[in-house]
Amino acid sequence: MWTESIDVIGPYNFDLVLDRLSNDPLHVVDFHNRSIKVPIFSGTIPMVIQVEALGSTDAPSFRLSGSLGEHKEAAVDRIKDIFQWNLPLEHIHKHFESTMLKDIFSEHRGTPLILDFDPYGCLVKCIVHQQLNLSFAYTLTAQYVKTYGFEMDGAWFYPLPETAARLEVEQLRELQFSTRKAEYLIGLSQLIVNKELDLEELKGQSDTEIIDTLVKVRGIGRWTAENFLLFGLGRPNLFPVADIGIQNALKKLYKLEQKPTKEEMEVFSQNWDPYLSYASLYLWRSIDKRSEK
DNA sequence: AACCAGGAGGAAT
DNA sequence: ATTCCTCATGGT
Repeated sequence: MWTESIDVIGPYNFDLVLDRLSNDPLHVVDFHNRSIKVPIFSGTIPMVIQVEALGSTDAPSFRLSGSLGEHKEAAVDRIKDIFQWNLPLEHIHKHFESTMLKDIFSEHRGTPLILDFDPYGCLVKCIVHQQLNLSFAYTLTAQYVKTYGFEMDGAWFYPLPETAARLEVEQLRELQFSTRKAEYLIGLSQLIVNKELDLEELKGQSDTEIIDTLVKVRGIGRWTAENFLLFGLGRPNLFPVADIGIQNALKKLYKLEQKPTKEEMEVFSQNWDPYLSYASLYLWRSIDKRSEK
């Protein structure tokens, strides 16, 4: 068992992080201890890191603990990346002070972009989430992970591509997947197992290069590719105009009769560049029922 | 009871 | 190149 303490530049509100992450029933969140168990891979080795908040929004610090001492350094780096501890939010807040998102940003001050714990898992989750309401999507994902994934130290890992690639469509139909979702998920996993798609290799490429590559995969459209860049890789400037949640958030913010067209969305978002991912994130937060008072 | 849901692919225009 | 239709099922 090892531990490590890390100071972070504020503002950074970990309680808001836990609030958002707890929407996913797979996340093991402890509000009382202000902690979460984070399942990650160091290479192919799965491990669970406990992340506990110690400080406040303006003086944040964290304590990490894990069991496999030999992989500590890589694990700490990965956790820093997932929780974006090296990206101070202050200047991003300043950027939005003169925009329509000013109030939303001040209400959710210190909300960082948190990466999904694994890029492949991010894609899987996106495919499951396509066109489903959030609560059912989370239920469906959790069913899938708890049936074909594995548990370690109380945290859940998504099924490996090797596992998913061998599944039959019918096995996923039993979990309430549609036939197409099942085909998308199995097909994507087979591409990865056959090394026709290498998600690690994508990390060195530009947003547009990655989108062009991913959109060729059956079951991955622009929305999924953009969400992969945003939550899988933590890229800062994505604005998924096809996203119903963002459309509804804009409708509410601008008091529109109907959801905005994508042309209107492009106009709205001009001032938010080059931090469109944060605009997206805070817009999502603005309509999260669990955080609406 | 309809209509929508943090879409995508394939067919029909 | 756009527009339309279908997919499965839970939530509201």
